[in-house]
Amino acid sequence: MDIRTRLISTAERLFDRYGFTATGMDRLTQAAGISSRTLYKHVGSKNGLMAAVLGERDRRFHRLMTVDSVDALFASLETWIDQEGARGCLFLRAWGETGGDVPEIAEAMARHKQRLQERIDEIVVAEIGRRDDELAEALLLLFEGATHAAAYSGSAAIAGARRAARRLITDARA
Amino acid sequence: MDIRTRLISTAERLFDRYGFTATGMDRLTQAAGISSRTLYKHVGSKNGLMAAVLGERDRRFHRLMTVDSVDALFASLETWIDQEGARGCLFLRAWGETGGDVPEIAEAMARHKQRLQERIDEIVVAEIGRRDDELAEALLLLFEGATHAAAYSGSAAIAGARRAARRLITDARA
DNA sequence: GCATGGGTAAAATGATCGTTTTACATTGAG
DNA sequence: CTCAATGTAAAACGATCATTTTACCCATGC
Repeated sequence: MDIRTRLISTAERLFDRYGFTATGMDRLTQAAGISSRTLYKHVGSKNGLMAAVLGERDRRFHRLMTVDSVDALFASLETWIDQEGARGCLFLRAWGETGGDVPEIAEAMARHKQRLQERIDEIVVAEIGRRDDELAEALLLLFEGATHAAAYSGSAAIAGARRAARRLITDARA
Repeated sequence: MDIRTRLISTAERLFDRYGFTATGMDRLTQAAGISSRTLYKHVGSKNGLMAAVLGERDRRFHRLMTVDSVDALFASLETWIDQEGARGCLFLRAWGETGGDVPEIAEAMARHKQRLQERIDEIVVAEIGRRDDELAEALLLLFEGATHAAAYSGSAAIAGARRAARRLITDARA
């Protein structure tokens, strides 16, 4: 496996499991099996590594969320959480741990959320044949809620969000 | 003001603004205007301080959320966020930053979320005159979603959640 | 009038932080 | 053959981490 890929996926796992600030560079280099010199050649700094991790995660996340129905959307979320675990949105966590003060990280968060919003807009059009900003907003909130409630309620949160979403879609169709 | 109260409210502000791990004890003692010796006499350790902060926040939060309608619930959430800012749920953030490995913190998070669930159960009964677990779950998800989406969408997220909640209540009454 | 409890300031603890540096090994291309 | 790139290991950097210790101040109550 490519060294940069290994570094970033290792970092993603450790950041998610232990938190960003609590995960030191020594632990990172040791887990990835690379020297600290190589790490800094590749990502420049810890903030650079965090931003790179978020960038990769965003691509992987949106590849999985490219669907055209709410049922499929929440099914994908369930798959995601089965694979990744549920510790809350990693973008919000990175943003919060850095106090919103690191531009690269704040931008990665904003970009990720904007893309999510756009994806849901598209799903709404596919579902009811027209734009409906109010419905899209509600679905985003249910998605966000499920992501975080899954941390303490498990996958029941996702099933609940899916049911509520379907109900709102049905209402909007009428 | 009582020294312990000042310590805990200062810590809450700094933890929320800069993150738990990123906030050092020096910064804390300096901001609270107390010596480190006194801090440790009062809360024992940094984890103890974090748990104490969450305990106080839980009391304050639930005092504000003691209402009997969804409209009032989301109005209270808006008040809360106006006062406290929107950086995501501080309980989930503390839990995430510590990897879920600190019992006192994991328990504070679980307790807080369980109480929120119970409060929403009560509101559902007040609204439609009977228990409805599915509706209550949906409202919790909207609440959780609004809490986190407010970090990047501001108070529009709360207004949106309130509208969706009202719609679900109307449906459930029929 | 003096002990005691609760506070202060400041230094010391040893560990760990993110980052840079020094010195060396391997390897593929011109 | 050799140069340049890319990697390693390991030490050093100064800063900061959470926590403890030492030494002192000052009030309140017996």
